[in-house]
Amino acid sequence: MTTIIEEKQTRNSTGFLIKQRAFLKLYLITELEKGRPYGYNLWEDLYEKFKPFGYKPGHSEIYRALHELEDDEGIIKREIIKKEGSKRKEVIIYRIVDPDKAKAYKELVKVDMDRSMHIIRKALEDNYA
Amino acid sequence: MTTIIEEKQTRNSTGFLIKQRAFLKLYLITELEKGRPYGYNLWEDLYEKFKPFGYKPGHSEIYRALHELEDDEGIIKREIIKKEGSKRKEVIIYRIVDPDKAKAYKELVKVDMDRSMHIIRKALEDNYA
DNA sequence: AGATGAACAGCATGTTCATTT
DNA sequence: AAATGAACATGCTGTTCATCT
Repeated sequence: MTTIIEEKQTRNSTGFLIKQRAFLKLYLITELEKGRPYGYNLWEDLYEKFKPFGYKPGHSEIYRALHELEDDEGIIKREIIKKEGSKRKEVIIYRIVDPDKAKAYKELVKVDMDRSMHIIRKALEDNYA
Repeated sequence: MTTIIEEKQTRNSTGFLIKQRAFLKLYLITELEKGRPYGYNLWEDLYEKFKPFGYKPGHSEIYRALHELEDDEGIIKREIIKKEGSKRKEVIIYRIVDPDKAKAYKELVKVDMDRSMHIIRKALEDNYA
């Protein structure tokens, strides 16, 4: 009798620039460290913040990032809040439930950020004399 | 009678970081402006150059970039050379056939590079006090 | 319109295979 | 192994649709 095991084929990174998802997660953690905004709010802020730079993230990416921070990383936790003054009665806010993990994640991403910075800077030097 | 027209659905960029392909094309143009290296050679150089940074591009990406520079952009042209001292008798080198287009392309990419730089720099400031 | 989410679709690119010298 | 290329596979993410207030 033969058992066939499907090898789950993961994919490696070549170490180019940081992925958008991780980039956004980083910002989301930092924002959640400050206050208790909800998804749409976080999206608006990031959208406006980077619009002058030419970067306009879609709202879905922010929600996906939030879901991953909760489900995969276990860093944040959702909470349903009845909000006055909001167009919607219920709004989902997140709070950081594992500050250590949050800090560790940020440090992890910092490696990516630094590498990205160095790569871009070098390319600017090398190609635009 | 009804005619159904399939709408070719293109995809926009949200303006996040520069794509690897464009990044490599930029380097390839710059290298070709200097000498006349061939694909494998260009790959080795870029691989070694960025290895200390943690970025290890695959060889296929370099070939794809070269093909696009020829077929899509019309900036370079292939030439088959019989090379001595090489392990292979024939080697494919490229030369820039449209320097103006090359320059224009580099300027185009510069916008992406600058934006990427700003985005990364801002994120470092905002998230690592 | 504000707010959240999921499904769908395109595409960039990592991986592997093929070929020749 | 040096050299080029294409085929195959997958993950990211842009777009759209659905739902609710």
